[in-house]
Amino acid sequence: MDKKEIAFKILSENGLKYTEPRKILIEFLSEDENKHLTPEEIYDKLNPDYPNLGIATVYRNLQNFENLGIVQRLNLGDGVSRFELAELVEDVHQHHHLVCINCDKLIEVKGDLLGELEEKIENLYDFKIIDHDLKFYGYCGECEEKKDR
Amino acid sequence: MDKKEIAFKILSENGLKYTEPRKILIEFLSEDENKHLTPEEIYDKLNPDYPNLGIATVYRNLQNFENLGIVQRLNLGDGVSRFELAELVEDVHQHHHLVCINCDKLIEVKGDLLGELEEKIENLYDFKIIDHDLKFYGYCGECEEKKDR
DNA sequence: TTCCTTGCAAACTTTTTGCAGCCTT
DNA sequence: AAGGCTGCAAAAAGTTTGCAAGGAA
Repeated sequence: MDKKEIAFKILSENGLKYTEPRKILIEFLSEDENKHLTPEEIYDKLNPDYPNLGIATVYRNLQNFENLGIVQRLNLGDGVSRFELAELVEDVHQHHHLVCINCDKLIEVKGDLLGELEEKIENLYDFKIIDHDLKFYGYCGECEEKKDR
Repeated sequence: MDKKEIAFKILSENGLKYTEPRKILIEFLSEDENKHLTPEEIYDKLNPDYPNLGIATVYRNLQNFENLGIVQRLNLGDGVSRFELAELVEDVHQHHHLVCINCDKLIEVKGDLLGELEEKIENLYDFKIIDHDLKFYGYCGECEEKKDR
């Protein structure tokens, strides 16, 4: 069972209907991993093939998907939400992002790097950690090179 | 020299004029640490005392201050920017935030917890890290307690 | 048949911008 | 005096909502 199928299963388990727009969106997101597109970008890319898909439907379903944990919303601080299909398999491995402050490239860091840190913080601050959000800002290899010249 | 004075020094060093709105804003932010207010909240709080301060001026100057490193913009994922006076002293110590997903309380974690992790990532991903953004989401002590009952 | 879902358009919210006049330098 | 800065209002950008028609269960 791949991600797409898991996603549809989650939808039906939660009483959400299997509609054309949802099919299109999940299909698109699963083909399009690591792109971290905004709702508008998703809408624009789908529009040629599905001209009567409305942008409100894109927003509404991304919101639905987020509520169900099917997608993850990224906030890179540029005033827009970006979405990616969430890890839906058993061994959920967290990942983090490197954002290039010169060319805006987005690089993924695989692996949960914060396990022991979270334990420390939970004890120190009396806080039960459920999730985290970690982003590094800096220069990617290419941009760093250009800077030196 | 306290934060406020350092902030004004940075302004003048960068050719920004010493105007009434900037004075009001920096004064307010330095009195109001750890509040993490939105531009609108800042505007509303200042409005009774300074009724002709415009909200555009608040936005413009928060942006200016951010560019100069005087304030830090927080993005908690609720669709608004929040601001706090940055650490302006020599030994800049990073801090991170714990966000309670039940009551929205914001707790600060002092200390830069990511030093060695950053080194690893820089080598592994050929990426020069300049800054990072780390937030933990979970339940604060109070809300965790309430959940059990 | 029921009622969830959609597309469209309008509304809302947050942030940015244009402009004429004012104020710091 | 010069040019940056302000307040106001309008515009822009991103997102949400109301509603009637359509489609899945």
